[in-house]
Amino acid sequence: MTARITDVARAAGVSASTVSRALRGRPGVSEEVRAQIAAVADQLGYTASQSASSLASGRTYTIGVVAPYIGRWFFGTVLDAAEQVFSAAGYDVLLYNLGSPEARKRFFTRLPVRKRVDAVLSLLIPDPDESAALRSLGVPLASTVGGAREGFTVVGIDDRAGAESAVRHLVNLGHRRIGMISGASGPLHWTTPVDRREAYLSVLADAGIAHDPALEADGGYTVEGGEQAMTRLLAASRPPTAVFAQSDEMAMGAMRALRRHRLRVPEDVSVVGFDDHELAEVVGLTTVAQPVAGQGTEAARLLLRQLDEPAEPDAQPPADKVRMPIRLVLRETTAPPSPRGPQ
Amino acid sequence: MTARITDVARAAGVSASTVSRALRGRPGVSEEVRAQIAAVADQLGYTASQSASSLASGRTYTIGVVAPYIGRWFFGTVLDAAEQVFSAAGYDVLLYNLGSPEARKRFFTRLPVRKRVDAVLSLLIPDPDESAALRSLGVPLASTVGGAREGFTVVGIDDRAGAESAVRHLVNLGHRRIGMISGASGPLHWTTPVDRREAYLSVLADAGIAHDPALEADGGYTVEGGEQAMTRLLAASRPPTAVFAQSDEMAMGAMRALRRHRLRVPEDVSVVGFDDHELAEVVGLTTVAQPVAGQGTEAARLLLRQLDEPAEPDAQPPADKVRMPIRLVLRETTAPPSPRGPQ
DNA sequence: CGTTGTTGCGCAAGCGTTTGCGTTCAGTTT
DNA sequence: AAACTGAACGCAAACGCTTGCGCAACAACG
Repeated sequence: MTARITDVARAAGVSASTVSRALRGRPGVSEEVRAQIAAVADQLGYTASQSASSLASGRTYTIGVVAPYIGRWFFGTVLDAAEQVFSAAGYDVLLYNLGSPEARKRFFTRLPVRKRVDAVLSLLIPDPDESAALRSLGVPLASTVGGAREGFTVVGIDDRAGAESAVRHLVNLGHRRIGMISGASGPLHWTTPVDRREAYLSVLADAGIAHDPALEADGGYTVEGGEQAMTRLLAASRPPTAVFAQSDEMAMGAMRALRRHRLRVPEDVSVVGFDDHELAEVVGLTTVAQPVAGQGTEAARLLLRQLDEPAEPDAQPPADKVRMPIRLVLRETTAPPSPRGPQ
Repeated sequence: MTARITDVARAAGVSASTVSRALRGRPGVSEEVRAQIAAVADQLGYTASQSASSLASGRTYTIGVVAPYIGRWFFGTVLDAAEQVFSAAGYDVLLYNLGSPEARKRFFTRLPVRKRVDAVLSLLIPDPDESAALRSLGVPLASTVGGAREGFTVVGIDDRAGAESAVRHLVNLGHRRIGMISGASGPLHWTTPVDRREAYLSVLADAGIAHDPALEADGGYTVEGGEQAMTRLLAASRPPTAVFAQSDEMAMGAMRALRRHRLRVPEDVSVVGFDDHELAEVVGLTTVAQPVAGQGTEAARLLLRQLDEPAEPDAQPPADKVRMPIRLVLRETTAPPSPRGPQ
């Protein structure tokens, strides 16, 4: 019922090959015939069957994107940006949401993208087995979020520098008891929490501040986790006068905990986050801004470039490593410590 | 290089047809042979070529999802939930992010999903032309978010009831000057803003409160829009003592505007939102909760059910219309009006 | 012990494109 | 005028799978 290429060919009085070449802008077709065919094609509402086309050509014009929790702001934003680049370039996006362990396992064992995509963009950190599985697809790979992996083009930020600027800001304000809400319980092979923690420690050391393990708590990168972590920090014998949360979500959870404890921000406790979440401005959160959409855009572009390059089988894939800029955004949740400290 | 079905067949000592039937659980294969084949297949790392398979069978095991702004919490959450249902059922998801008008136009004129998907889930409201285009695909269609459209299974909420409960709550608290931040400038054919406004007007009328046009402002369903709208409302000769924002994002924008104006929530102005955004709890926003992920799940299920049903060509598609429950969630942004009003 | 069913499997014809080659033909070149 | 060019187009063979049909082999029946 829907038109096939032979229908177009017959209607235009040419062969199917010519239609194929004409519609895809391949040489070997005169301009007039090409125009003719184009007219007939869209008058018939013809669209090439993707399956047939990719079966014959090997190209799918589809990109696989794997992500954890696309519902979360960070990933949703990256995905949004990447999709725009892909679709503008004529690629479709196959989405795999690997939030649950089962979904993730299913994906990597069955690898539904095999023979279905021209490239893969990963918004999660594959463990060694997983990344080997992806490499076995034999297509270009890119990844946002840290953790350089062989064979992947990765775009990310300088986590250390970002965390340093945040903690240093608190130090400069005069804080000495600076807590941190981190995310150690996240997926393995994810270097972000580690890098940010190292930066935290190093700034403290530079400032001559002794590290107090009681001032660190795991917030699992969620709002509730952040809230619980802050509650734990407040239970310390000498609670912090400022906290650095490794994500804005955790920072917001922390602010909620502080409100519950009738502590004011920033008068009693300063809070600085990380990410510049879309709602960070709304709650006046001081944070380390990173170009979230920008990373999606950039990663997508790099992937497309690899697809355009004439595949030289010998040449190693580019495997770029791109660092996006970050900057500290000062808002209303940080201030010098109050003379009497948090009560 | 990657194994083909004939490789598996040879290795297992059977024909390709048998492999095909065995791997897809079709009858006509003895249990032992089936097991044999399964073993050989996964030992060879065989995955059927999606293109070849769907070319031959006509089935794609792929669902198209079109959405505006997947970066926004609401859509991201719906998508997340829907994707889980689809992938658990063995379907892949092709994502089309139609935020920009160009992307949208491109999508509907070229219809890249044609012959590529078994069904389409729309998170946006197609205009009549667009929905006709989708119908022309000849596959089951579903849509979340309002606006019943012929041929679509739609799952949504009772916008009127939700808005009524929100406004009535404000009335019951004793408010008489109740503003509304709406989203009239959204896409056409979207009944949500209209329904919610009607509910607003009707509750006011029931309470014997005269409608004051100066208390309505358009916030375009964004944070910044909400902020600007609130600012406009505050500029009225007699500003409201409470506002009903048609979305939590706008409510948060409104709260931001109020803070800027040194007005306290809820002491000076009460605010109630709509959606129960993941961060609504963090900022203590009173709001009308709707099952966002739930709608994605439900819509996905309904779509799958249609795919499972033996296609009776004569039978009209089910075209269900599902209403999900809503409920008012009381938090900390609403209170009785202050005796002296917002000054 | 011939029929009639079942069950398990192979054959081969598609599915709708793409693409290497071959052919035609108008336009150069000797 | 013969030989030689390209350019424009058609032929037909893939691409890797699914599926209707046919054919054994074997069980169950009268």
